[in-house]
Amino acid sequence: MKLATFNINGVKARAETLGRWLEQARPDVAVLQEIKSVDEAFPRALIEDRGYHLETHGQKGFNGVAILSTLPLHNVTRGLPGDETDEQARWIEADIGETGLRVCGLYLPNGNPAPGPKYDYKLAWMERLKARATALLAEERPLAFAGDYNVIPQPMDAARPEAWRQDALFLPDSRAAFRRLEALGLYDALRLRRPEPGLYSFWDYQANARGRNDGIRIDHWLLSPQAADLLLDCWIETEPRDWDKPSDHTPVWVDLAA
DNA sequence: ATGTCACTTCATAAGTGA
Repeated sequence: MKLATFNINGVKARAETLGRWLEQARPDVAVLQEIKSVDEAFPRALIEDRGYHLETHGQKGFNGVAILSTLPLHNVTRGLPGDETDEQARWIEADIGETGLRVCGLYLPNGNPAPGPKYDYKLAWMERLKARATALLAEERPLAFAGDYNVIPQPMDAARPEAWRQDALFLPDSRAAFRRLEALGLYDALRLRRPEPGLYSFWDYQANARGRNDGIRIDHWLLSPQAADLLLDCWIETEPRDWDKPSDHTPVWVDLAA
């Protein structure tokens, strides 16, 4: 079963790209971030006409996540627990058919500028993510936490790490919080299969970053031990970043024996 | 420092967020 995470940077602006990608790549499951749409305005037919079940969690203008699957989606949860006052749409969970796998789709706060209230929100959100992961891990089942983490885990995950030293995506506190997720027993799926440097999932629209391969790896799959045992492969699909009207991110895939 | 893109608004240019 092949699953992808894709920050599409606007589901309405990306309709043609997304339709093409679904037809060519045919993921069994995909989590989307930055849909930038309320649920009522989501182009559902774009997904459903291609044979997918769809659950969305959007808001007006920015943020917003979704999950689509060829198998039915059960027990859907919207919003990251831990703060009832948080109105930002960044989290959705669902069980995938009868596979036993639960997928959590996330769009972690960017956090810039740092320091400041946006960075405080990022770190608090990561603490809530850790709490949610801890609760789910107690179930000792296959879990996949996938999405745009807005964290560069290691210097090798950036073409120019020195350019990110002061950025919320690479500050020590951000990386430490990511490391604490791994310390719970979660596995960075890409690094289980691809140890080499130079693997990126995001290239800025500006300054020809894609052409210069000035990228960073910020879209990740974190797997519970039970899911890591099912991992066949993990890779980054770079081609969609070079299509017309691309997102600034590109899909990251896992293949699970589920 | 700049660049680029999507989306929003007491809209048609300027802001926010990334």
